[in-house]
Amino acid sequence: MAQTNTVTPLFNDLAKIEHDRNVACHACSLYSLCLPLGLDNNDLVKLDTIIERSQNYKRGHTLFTSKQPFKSLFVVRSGSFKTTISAADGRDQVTGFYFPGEFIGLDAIHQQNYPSNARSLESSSVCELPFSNLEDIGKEMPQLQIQMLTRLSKELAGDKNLMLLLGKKTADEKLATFLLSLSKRFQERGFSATNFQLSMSRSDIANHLGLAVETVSRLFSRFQEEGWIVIAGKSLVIKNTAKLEQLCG
Amino acid sequence: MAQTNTVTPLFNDLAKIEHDRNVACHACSLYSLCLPLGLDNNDLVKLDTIIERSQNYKRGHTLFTSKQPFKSLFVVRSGSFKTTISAADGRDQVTGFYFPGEFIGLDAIHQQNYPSNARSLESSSVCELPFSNLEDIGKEMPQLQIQMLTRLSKELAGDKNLMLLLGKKTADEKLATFLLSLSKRFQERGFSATNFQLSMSRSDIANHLGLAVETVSRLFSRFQEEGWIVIAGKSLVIKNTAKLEQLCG
DNA sequence: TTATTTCCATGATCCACATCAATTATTTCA
DNA sequence: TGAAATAATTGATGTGGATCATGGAAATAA
Repeated sequence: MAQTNTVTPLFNDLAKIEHDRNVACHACSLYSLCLPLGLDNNDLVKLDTIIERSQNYKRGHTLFTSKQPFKSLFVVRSGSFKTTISAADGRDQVTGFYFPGEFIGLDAIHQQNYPSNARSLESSSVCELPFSNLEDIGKEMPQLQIQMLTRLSKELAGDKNLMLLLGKKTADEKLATFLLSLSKRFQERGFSATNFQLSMSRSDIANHLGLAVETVSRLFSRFQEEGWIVIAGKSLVIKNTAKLEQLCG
Repeated sequence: MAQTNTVTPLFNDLAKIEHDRNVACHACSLYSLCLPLGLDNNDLVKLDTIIERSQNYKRGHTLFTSKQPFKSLFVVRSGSFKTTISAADGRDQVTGFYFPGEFIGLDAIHQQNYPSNARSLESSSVCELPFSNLEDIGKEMPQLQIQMLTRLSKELAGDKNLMLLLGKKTADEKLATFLLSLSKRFQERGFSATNFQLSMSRSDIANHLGLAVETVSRLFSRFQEEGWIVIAGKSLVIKNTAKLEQLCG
């Protein structure tokens, strides 16, 4: 295995995207997926000045928890994150997984403290947008405001679909829907739609889909037996997209 | 029962709020709950010019369906609405109930067509905000933009809580949470937190909570036996708020 | 390297809630 | 006003996925 570093990796891995800590928005590979899309050059420069680019976080790094005061929005730059909310008795629900170019913290804008928790699933980095600064420059950049509304609206629509999934779908349908959602998002980011790494644990997936870990594990095994996927640890290959689509309901 | 019309009604009923079709925002009883909150007088007048106030719709009126092009946002003026999304196979999920002062259609902003369906649950009316107009005047009214972001963020946070409910809570906890959410929203609107009308059917409630109608029916019966509520048809009295709060988890 | 912990897979059992079925209210509308 | 349609309740039965239990595989630490 002496060539490991030189061969094309078999699986996409978002953590492997290397970002220069100081790369400006206009030079960022995520530009077309990210907030600045559609801003003119002047505005882009202005936006750049308020963005704080993080160092590389390790797996398990906490971006914020529900106790902390709301200060910033975050955009994933590399790696991936999960968000959770907690019930009073400690149970919690994984409310979302976030990939490069996606916003974290949008549900906090209307109040003092973050309502959820966010932590990295692998080696990751973010762009931090202090909200008060964003508000300020937004006043002179209607296009930015529209972008923000669009982002929020998109997440809202996604959450409504998750409600459909949680409320109405069977275990099979849930997993199929989840895998295709990941597939689509990898593809949007220029990666393979069929070969990728699952950065989240089985238990995160189970929790997110309203299932038990054991059920998710059995589903993976069965999907593989049926020849729809090949799963080995965190590496996933989708073999039969059409079948999964049909399963979504 | 000759006095029916003259006695104080036993239960709140949002459809009974009568609104003059032409009442401007600054004179509207919903002012403090609604979008215009925080706008200065100039801006308020400008906002007023783009609002189209609807006639009174009957129960079951369709505001929009998922096939229609996105044109407007709506704010409930009187009565109540439900929104649903449909899976490919026809199953659908009630994604929300909307009361006076609440926005409908926020999940549509990012795309061409509404992703959901909205229909009235009783005699209702709305304020219609054509989105392109809203965008235009928003450019000169940063405060309005902030309000919009706040609204979206609030709905987002609510939906995350619904995900927790759908994914993690038991049937008892689901119903308790739902009833308290209604209670709180009635109270915010100046009505009794303990006596109100359920404008939605048992089957809408069941669907929204990811339960079967029969389960909801049995839960209502049991909650009543336990002395926590009194339920008669659509009329609900909450007798033991503390117990319900404890049940939420 | 080994020890320790966490994660994952798979079988056996169980239960909360769905489904099916029948009856009674309530609403709708001719 | 009464007939038909629809919604709600209640009971009997069934089941999808949870829970419990165990052993093996990876990851992490020492």
